[in-house]
Amino acid sequence: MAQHTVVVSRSTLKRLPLYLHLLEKLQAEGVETISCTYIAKEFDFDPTQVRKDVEATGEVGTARIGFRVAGLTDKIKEFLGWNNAHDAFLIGAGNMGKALLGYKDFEKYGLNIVAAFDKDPKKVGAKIFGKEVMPLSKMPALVKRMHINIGIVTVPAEHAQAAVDALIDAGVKAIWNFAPAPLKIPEGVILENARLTQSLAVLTNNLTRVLKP
Amino acid sequence: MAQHTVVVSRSTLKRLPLYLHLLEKLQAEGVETISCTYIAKEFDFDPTQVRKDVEATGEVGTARIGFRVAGLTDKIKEFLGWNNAHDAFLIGAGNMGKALLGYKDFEKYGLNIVAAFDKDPKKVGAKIFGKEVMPLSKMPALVKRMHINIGIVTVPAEHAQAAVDALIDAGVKAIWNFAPAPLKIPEGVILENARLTQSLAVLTNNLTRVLKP
DNA sequence: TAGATTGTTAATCGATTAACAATC
DNA sequence: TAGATTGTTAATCGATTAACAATC
Repeated sequence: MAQHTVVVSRSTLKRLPLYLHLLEKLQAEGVETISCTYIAKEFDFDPTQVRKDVEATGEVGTARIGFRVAGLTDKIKEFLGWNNAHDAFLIGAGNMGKALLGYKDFEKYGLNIVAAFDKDPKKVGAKIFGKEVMPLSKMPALVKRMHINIGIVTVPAEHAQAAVDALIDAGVKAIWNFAPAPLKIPEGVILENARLTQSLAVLTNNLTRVLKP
Repeated sequence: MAQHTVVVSRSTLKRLPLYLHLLEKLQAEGVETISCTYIAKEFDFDPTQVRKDVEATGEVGTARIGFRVAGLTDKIKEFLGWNNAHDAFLIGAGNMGKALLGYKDFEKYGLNIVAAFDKDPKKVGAKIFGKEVMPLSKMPALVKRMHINIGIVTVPAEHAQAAVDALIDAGVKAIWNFAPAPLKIPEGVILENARLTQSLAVLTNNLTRVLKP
């Protein structure tokens, strides 16, 4: 099956997991077909927008009927790269790191955190949710040996750049960053930030506007 | 000091914490003034964009010199509502909940998680990072008594809507949602989603495009 | 057939970027 | 004064939304 390689906007990519979640719920309920109109209503989106998002995945619908739930589910998963597992290493076994190591749903999204690394000798050697915490010094060789493509960064802000540099040097192709630090990465490497402070900023700004009108 | 209540785009709101972090670093280094040109270079943004973002906070600069680091820091914090603490309750003392309870930096961003709630009696009674886990049934009365405005939702997807409904019924004005579920909320309540799966979708889609060109 | 929905093209809207006068 | 930077207005770009023919 040929991989669909259309380039779409970040906005579209962020909506697709929402649709996927709805589709999985419907599939569990035995629903077989679904229209973009229905999806749009569920999320309060514009139907045309949903249609364009769906189009990007390569799935083709039927006029008057819509899309097969099973078919669309597969196409979205394939498009997001969630139909085969990606192995990942996690750097920084602090609170956020532990939470991610214990997050079982990642499996469903094709993410498999294989091991954790930390430079604190007190943390090394432990097992967190069955995953070993190893010294950072062992990371580069293991990235190469295991062909790891994804590095998850959950270290404090001041160590984030060093962690990222080490991961990229070792051969990692994509960084999922949780540290609140601006990171420099070379051309060709993917950086995706999952900083909670940005989301919090939107929340608290809106809240102050509501509370003090 | 009058609260600045300009409405700005979500994009601007998400960039402001990045600037703030840089400003705090500069302030620690003793730097007193900063130009938008400099900030833009640091993040690879357009200088005009930075100038517009900064303008939204109400801070006024000086031609040829730029902005005072201290003044701009204050104005960004004020604009984001980070200069006075917001008390929050957390529902769902699972892995993600624990991580948030242990995240010390939130204090710096004006977020104070006061207590956690869970419906699992086995989790109730424990203290996580010094914060008590209480039965969900006690939440509504405490929201009212303590005038809690923010509810953080870290329950599994299937319980998210119920948790949100209960929080809003009790009087919470803003929901910070970590559950991968589509949520319905009434007019006037703020919903901010911090779903990791959306960020992961962007990452894995980009990665598959890089790996299979 | 009638009508709901897809697929697609055009219009709108808002954010980003460019241009430039004012200022220190 | 010269020149870097602010503040602001205009142009561009891209995403969202509207319109509508094709289809089952």
